[in-house]
Amino acid sequence: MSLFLSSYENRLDTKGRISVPASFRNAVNGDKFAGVVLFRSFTNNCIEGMTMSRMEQMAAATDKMGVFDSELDDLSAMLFADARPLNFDVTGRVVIPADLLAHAGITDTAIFVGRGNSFQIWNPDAFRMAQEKSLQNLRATRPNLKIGE
Amino acid sequence: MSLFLSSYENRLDTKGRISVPASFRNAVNGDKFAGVVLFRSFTNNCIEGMTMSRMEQMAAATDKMGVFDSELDDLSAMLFADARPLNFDVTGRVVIPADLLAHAGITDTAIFVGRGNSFQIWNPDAFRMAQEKSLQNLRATRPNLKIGE
DNA sequence: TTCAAAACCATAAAATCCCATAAAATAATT
DNA sequence: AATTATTTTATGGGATTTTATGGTTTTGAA
Repeated sequence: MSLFLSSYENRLDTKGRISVPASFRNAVNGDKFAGVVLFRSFTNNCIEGMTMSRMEQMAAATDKMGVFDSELDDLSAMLFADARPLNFDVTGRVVIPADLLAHAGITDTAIFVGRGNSFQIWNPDAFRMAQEKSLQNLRATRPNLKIGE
Repeated sequence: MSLFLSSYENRLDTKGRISVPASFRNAVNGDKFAGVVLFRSFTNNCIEGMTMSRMEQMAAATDKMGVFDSELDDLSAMLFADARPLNFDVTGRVVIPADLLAHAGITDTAIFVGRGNSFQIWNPDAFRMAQEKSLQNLRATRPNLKIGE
């Protein structure tokens, strides 16, 4: 599987359809499931996305950690119960369920953000603010990480 | 993979295309992705470049460290969201996205600078100034490091 | 029958491919 | 060594394809 890289801002149409970026569709290409799996992020106000194969990897990983770990129980409850498999239509669009959109504060435009082996979907403005914060965090912990001067 | 060495100054055409130096294309040769991955440098006003394989190494590294490392989270947020995979065309050119060009202050010419396992792309003048400054820093911190004459 | 979801069709803008040429670098020949 | 021939590069522009996005029709479940 190739990586999810870069960021793409796309629009939702009146029916709630949105194009998954061509490059992301390409990263999914060859996967057992011709679509993506989405669920609400528990760390940010955004949507997490990945391939079905990657989802299965996570299932395998949680398995290894034991069945009676209560913390893990919360995690997998959230993860698997919330996960929505969404097929691409012919032109590569999906309809993101309303509760996911609400969680991310997305109305008419959304930005798909590459995360390597997974990706996220954000409200564009919220994403830009979060990125700025990430950069500040990095600079705080690594003061020599500066641009320009 | 062979190393990215030396520097080459090339021009952008009206469509924003620029030839990746033949020697750099050669360094990429054999990689799974026939192109390069570019992103804005955190530390300088320039563009960083590397192979897709190297990018995948970084993805593998972030995987190992677990999903809930916040500092790593910030870093990979910046890295993967900003990374642009760019295919070579038949003659070995790429189109560098406008925001990367803006970050590096590149308009009509750019200089590709070898960095071993990676490379950078600079505005030629900015690069020469940065080089000069590096030299001065070296002289200041290590006065007995004589160059030339 | 109704209404939402899925399949189908259309289009403008953007990205990519393809061909051509001149400059530079390399190899071959005298 | 000097000159010529050949290959490789960098660069330019037109043609083609892909992509994002909108609308319409069909299907199918309730």
